[in-house]
Amino acid sequence: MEPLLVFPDPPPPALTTALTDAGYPYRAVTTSDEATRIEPEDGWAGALVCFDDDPEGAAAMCRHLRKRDLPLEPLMLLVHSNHLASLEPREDLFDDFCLLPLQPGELEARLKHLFWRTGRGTRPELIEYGPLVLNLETYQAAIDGRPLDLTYMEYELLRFLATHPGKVFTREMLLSRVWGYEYYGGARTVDVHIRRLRAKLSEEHAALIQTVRSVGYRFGQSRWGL
Amino acid sequence: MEPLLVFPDPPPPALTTALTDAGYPYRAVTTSDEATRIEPEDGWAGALVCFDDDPEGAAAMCRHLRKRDLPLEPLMLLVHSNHLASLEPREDLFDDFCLLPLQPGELEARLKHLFWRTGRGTRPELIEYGPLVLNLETYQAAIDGRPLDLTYMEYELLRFLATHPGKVFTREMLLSRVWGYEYYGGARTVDVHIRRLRAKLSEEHAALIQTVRSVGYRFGQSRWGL
DNA sequence: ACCTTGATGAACTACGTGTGAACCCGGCCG
DNA sequence: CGGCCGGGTTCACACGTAGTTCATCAAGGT
Repeated sequence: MEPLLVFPDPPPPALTTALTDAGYPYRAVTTSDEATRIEPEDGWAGALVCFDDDPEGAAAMCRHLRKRDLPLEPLMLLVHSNHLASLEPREDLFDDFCLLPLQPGELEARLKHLFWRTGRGTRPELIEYGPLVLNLETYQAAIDGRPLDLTYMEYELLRFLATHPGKVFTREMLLSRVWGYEYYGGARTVDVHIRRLRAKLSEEHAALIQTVRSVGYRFGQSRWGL
Repeated sequence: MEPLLVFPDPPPPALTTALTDAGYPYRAVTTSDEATRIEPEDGWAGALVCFDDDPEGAAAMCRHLRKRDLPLEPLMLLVHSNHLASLEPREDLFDDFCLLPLQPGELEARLKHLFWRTGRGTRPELIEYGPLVLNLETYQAAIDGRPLDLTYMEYELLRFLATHPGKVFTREMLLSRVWGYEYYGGARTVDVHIRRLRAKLSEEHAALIQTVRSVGYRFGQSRWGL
């Protein structure tokens, strides 16, 4: 079995013993660069990220792992219960989490379930919203069946918006979550990409992306129920 | 939001408090027949099944819920760590599990993530006051179900007032708390915004915002108690 | 009846967004 | 090595909308 990626290095002792007990091989890393450098031939089997010691670093690591050509899955977060609240706006960064301190057997059971889930392709490889379809595996988009020729950033932006239909995002949120890093300066960059997206969605569907003045942008209609 | 299906009935006290704290409605059932019988119009939002007291019954319930024309999702298992091993051959019966005893916040976080994963968005954060509904995520407002087209400041002002129903605010308070900075000059600005708000709330609801002469404005009915 | 306070309508101003074009950078190919 | 090209970022400007101010009128209170 390919090893699991573990952050940080060194990992908490409880984690290493849990992993060896369960029989999972792993490699710990300090930075995302290192993760890329020592990546095994056949890729990682998954990742375990400790959120507590260094939330910033952990979040950055998750973003990095998710943003590659082939997003790393599954990604498990380890977190103390008092940090749970800070996960909410980051649902897309992980597949499951496990509370610290570790309970006997829990991590193993979660990993087993996680591998079972991802192995059977339970995760949706398509995002659909009305006439719009995004194929996450092939990085293609289509509207009304007609394929859209999107650039990388356009695709990423559209994907992010389409996975949170109805919700409003400020330019800063979009920059940090789609572009993936903290930003100075060009908030207008978002505008330009939005414009080009609207242009590529045909005239009739340009309204899929609405601007909320003085706030940001919203994809699709709002949800009043559910 | 549709209620969650909970098994068994009565559920453990810790579970009921966790659900009510998190604000999720639920209905507890004893048998799968009962689950079918009292199923809401729009189906269940998901299911929570306690595995411990009656493993056989719990497993049977899960199988039943998964076997319908429209398999119930998401399905969360509640289980003590000493029963973890018995889950292994039943991976397909649940989407996530949560260890007993419950840790503060964990169940809520898991449900949130689960709903996010399975595509039903997390329930939107709403402010409701009588016929008025403000959706904080989408920056939209509605009255009597009819959407209101508010500008940014109008929305902010209404939101501030609606979060403190019954309380009177002077123009200066509103300026400093809604506009957000100390102000010279135009206290009448508030008047204008109030006027436009009243205009956009229909004639019948204009009285939601009352003027308190020589003091300021109040949203909703005054409170004599509390 | 007088004075104070709020409502109204309209003009003025400023800010936010859309848009076109320039710029920058890395990869590709002659 | 150098020019080209595609994609991303930045800039400047125009336009429309939203926010503010002002003058006037109506209403309330004493």
